[in-house]
Amino acid sequence: MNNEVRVRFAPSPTGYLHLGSLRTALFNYLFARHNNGKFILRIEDTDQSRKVEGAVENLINILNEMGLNYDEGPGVGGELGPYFQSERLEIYKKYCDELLANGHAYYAFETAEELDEMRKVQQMQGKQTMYDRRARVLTENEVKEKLASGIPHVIRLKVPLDTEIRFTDIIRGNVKIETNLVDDQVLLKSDGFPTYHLANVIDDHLMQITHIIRGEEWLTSVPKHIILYNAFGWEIPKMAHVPLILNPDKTKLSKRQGDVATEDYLKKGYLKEALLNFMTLLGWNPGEGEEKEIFTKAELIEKFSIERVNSAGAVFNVEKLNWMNGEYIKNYDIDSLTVLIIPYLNAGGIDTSDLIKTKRVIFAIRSYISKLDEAAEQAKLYYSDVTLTGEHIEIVKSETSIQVFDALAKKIEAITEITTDNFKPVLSEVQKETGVKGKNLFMPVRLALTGEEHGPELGMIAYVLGREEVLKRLRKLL
RNA sequence: GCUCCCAUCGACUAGGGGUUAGGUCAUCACUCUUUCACAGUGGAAACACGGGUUCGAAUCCCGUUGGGAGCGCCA
Repeated sequence: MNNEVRVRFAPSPTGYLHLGSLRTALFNYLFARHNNGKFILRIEDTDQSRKVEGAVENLINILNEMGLNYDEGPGVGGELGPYFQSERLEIYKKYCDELLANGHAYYAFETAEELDEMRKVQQMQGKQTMYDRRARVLTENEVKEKLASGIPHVIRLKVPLDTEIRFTDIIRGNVKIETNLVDDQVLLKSDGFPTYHLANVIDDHLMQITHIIRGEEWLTSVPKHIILYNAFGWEIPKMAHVPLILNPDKTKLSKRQGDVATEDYLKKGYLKEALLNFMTLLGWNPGEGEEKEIFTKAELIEKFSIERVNSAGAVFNVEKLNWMNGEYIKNYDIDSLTVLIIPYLNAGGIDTSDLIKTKRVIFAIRSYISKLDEAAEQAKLYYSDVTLTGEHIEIVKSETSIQVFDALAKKIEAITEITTDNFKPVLSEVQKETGVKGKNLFMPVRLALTGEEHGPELGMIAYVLGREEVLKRLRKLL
């Protein structure tokens, strides 16, 4: 039981689930499931100024929708809660006092303006911008006085000087940094809320997290965390900093260059299975000569290992996602796919009350679309009336075309039902009878049935339209 | 600017001292379909550079260059 793997996804509720966060959550989830461990959701809502209404609910919804269900966290409970950091303020306060008492932290009283000024000077001198630790020299009495007079204050980490911090990251190997370059990070803000660094370390320890799997952007703050673990005398969890997801120009994936919210992709008609599959393969792969690209969730869980996560960032390539999504659509269970597509057809103004027809249409269009939101456009020709323009009218009105339509209509009247493969033989017979062949035969029929020069094969179109509709469209031109 | 991280086709990646450097997306050609797609076949396409170590380096080491991230009382 004590060796149980416990990982967490610890987002701050910004109102949507960023694709980068989705992948971090995904890796945590896969790692937990692979190891029969626990996947915990913790909400990092310590920034009062960035509160967003409904953000937490939205986050939980998306996580559930994506099938990344967690074992402990908001809504499902757990022994080591609460799982909202805003409800754990007392805990942070207590541990911060401990740090103060042991000399690992100290009070500081600078204003935001003073700190800005300090950084400006450092920048000009070509130094790393960081707190100059000036409040360290305050005497006990000076501190007492300032506290008594009610000057706003923060509590900062007292970084041990002139030494270095080394740690091993599962993905990156050994990393080291001199402590003189580590900032005396603010631990407790003047509003009494903890910063990420304090809350994160305390919660990970208290929630018995064994592996911290998070984005690469946290790598440089690991030394601060290690100093904290050491100050508390706690065991340091294993760490894995996963590479970033990049824009095509290799910068960190950002809103400015396209959609970054998971819900946007869902809305556009990417299947969650495809999205999961694709995101997992961004920065990870099963290796060992595996040449498959499509994996079920169960397969991913079985094969996933954090050691095989790449160390370099990965560009988010929508084209490959499109391809993969198309693969999923082509192979999806037709009934399930129908349920998923109907809303998109309705949104495109298509009446789906005839379920039999709807299913036929979906069967016909599934290999033509890579996203669900393309469905209505592809389905249109099976619903709307045919309107011909310009030279199409001439083609349809030509003498041979009329002969073809007439012969074809008669043949169809003689059969009871059009199937996916009895339409072509009928056309062949028409060809024999009328002597019209090639483009002169097929194009008029195509135009008569769809009004378009291009489209699916005629047999499929005729099957989906059905006998009555085909006859109707032919007769209209006679 | 400073610190840290990273480096195989355009993109995602496999490989990890001796390989014709493999696969997928995209791209190109051909085939199929008398349409467009789908599908199939084939092609073009990469080890950033320079030094070492070694009989041998894309692979190990160092450096250079390039890219990224971090440097908040945000997370």
